[in-house]
Amino acid sequence: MNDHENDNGPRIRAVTIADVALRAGVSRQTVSRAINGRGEISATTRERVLAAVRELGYRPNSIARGLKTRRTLTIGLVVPDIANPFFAEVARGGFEVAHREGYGVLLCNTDEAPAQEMVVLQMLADHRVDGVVLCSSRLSESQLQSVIERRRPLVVVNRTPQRRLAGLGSVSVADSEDARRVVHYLHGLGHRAIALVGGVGASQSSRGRREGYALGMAQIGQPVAPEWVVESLPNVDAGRRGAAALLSAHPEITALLAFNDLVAVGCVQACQAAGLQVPEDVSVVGWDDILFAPYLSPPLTTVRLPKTEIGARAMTLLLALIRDPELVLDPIELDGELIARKSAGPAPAHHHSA
Amino acid sequence: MNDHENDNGPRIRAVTIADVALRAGVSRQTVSRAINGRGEISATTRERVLAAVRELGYRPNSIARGLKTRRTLTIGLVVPDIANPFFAEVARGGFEVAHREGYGVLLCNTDEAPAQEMVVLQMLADHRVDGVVLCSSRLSESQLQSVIERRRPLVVVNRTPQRRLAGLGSVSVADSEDARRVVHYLHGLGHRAIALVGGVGASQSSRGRREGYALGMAQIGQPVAPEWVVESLPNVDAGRRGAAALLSAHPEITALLAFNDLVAVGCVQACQAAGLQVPEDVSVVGWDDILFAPYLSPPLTTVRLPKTEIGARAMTLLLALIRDPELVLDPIELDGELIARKSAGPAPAHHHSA
DNA sequence: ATCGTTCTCGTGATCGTTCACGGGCAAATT
DNA sequence: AATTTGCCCGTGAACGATCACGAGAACGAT
Repeated sequence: MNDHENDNGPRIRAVTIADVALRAGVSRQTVSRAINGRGEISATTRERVLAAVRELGYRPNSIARGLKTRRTLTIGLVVPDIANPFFAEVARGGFEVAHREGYGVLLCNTDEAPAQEMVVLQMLADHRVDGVVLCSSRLSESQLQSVIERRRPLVVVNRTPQRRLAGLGSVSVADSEDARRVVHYLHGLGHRAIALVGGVGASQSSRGRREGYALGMAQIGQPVAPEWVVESLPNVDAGRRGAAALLSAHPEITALLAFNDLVAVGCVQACQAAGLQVPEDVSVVGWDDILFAPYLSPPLTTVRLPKTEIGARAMTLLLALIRDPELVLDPIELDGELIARKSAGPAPAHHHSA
Repeated sequence: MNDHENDNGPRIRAVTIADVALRAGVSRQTVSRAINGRGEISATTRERVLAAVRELGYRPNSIARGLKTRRTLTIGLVVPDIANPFFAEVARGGFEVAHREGYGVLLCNTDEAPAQEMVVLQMLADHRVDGVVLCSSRLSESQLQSVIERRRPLVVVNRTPQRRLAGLGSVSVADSEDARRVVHYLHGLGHRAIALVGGVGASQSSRGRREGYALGMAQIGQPVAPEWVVESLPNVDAGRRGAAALLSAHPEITALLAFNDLVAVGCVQACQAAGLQVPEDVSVVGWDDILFAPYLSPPLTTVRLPKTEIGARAMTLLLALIRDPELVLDPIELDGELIARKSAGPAPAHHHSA
């Protein structure tokens, strides 16, 4: 009625549950019941309360609510680099599920640094998030263990935990198996000298793909040469440097397996800088199938990962854990799919017979 | 000392400020003073309190703190689509500044939908964020006005507000001027029939670039033909469709100005599908200079926007507004920079004389 | 010896909500 | 008629911190 708009007033006190109670002629608790649907309340008073809520434009103070309920309707999402298209898609999948269920998402970048990762995890704990999705953690086993032992709902992505544990979920991709399949695919194209521009050792995806690569090489009867494997940060520049070193030291190489599509772009660049055509002289296979993979030059042959699904599944698991922290979940492993485009082709003939 | 780990205990009560007070032999308030450095306290007791804090591993409960101080150390960041590399970079710039200052960032996706935008803004208000960075809002003028009138610290990106206002900041790019310059650049390459695959009308960037396009065309003495302008959502598919329609209806076109690099990729595809070479037959210029622009086929000529700087500047403004909500800030406008690569070249000769 | 300052610290109230408990009332039961 | 049952609803006390206020101690000045 007389809600005079005191625009220059020093402090516009927000409307609280007590104001609603006063207006509806009931107690605070009754208002709480009407809002949260917990406890008994008659239909008539509930309607009267909700009318008062509407009239006053009341919105529950989630801070006060959180203090009592110990839940913030907020979850933490930690990624190494949001500018990496892979993680951007994962995040998008996570957002969708979280928002649909009424949760907000605190997103944190670690810049690939374990120390920064610990810092943001502490920040998230301080913010009292209800749970955390931790993507591609670069933490050491013992550090990760200490995080897990905090006993709060946690889902790790691209990092399978040592053992199943209450309150802990995991979503990962079949890194090893996918890598093995790619090796066989290249073998089918006539390649023998297949090198790996892998990721950093701290990344479990990197270790998994390296393992599958080694397995595949063994299966096609190719000696596993450690000098055909280099480590690379997950970006274009590092990929270019890694591939350049590889190609100059080992001209016999006809195919490059890159840790992800960014690294693959670097590999293509290194080839062109060395006067080699892709895929005529050297084949390149990437990982992730980021949005731009089809539009690159040449269009990238790559292992497609279900990026938004990874994020959505992880978030779904986390919400289940928040509802029941004693839940013991099976780890989820998703498959990649080889998308054959133009960056990988038949091995050059003069190498073929080697 | 005797911190027995009660792993199976039903509830591990967190250590509170009262526990610290008890241990240090002081009152709660004194502990508060030691932690926050507010109010007088002797060096010796402060040290004693901090020792107790360390021993107990005490971490202030930010929920309880927020209830009293009305600050959450959380800010909201709203973007149309985090999978768009432009916004991913902007977000990264924002994170860096926010985290450095101890703030968490609630990231929200709107999927380009104004309704969803209102929903997430309400969610952020419910979460009692200290301020909001709103990127490329698709809200109508009146909707945006109602958001601004909530009188909470707000910084809009890519959307200059009607008038300067206390508690309101803005960061944008010189859309119109940049577009005008691109038209002149293409004119210098001999192009006359320059078309625009612009963005959606709800986007102010889109309107600004269209304005600069029209201005530039007028300046080079070219009649501004409305049929040379189409609207496109900011993704590859929409860009392809828009350009295809344009090229089939107006074969005289020799240059396409795309709303952003995603749309530009679509334009290139449409050209190739129509049997036209880029840049020999048709030149394409994009916007943003996303990470992949140099690696596309052909490497994209585009207007580079200072993406992380935009995010960082916006966040810096917001933090200033949070410190002093009565601040009246000058809008910030940043310049783009034309990066000439290979997707734009001289106009074809037979069109040149037209 | 008394007073006033300055420095240090503690007490109670407060933020806005939910939880545990108990009281009242009507209908149904003995 | 007295008692039980089940449904509503309200009262006080958390939750964990900070703020306003005031009290006590130490100190020098008068």
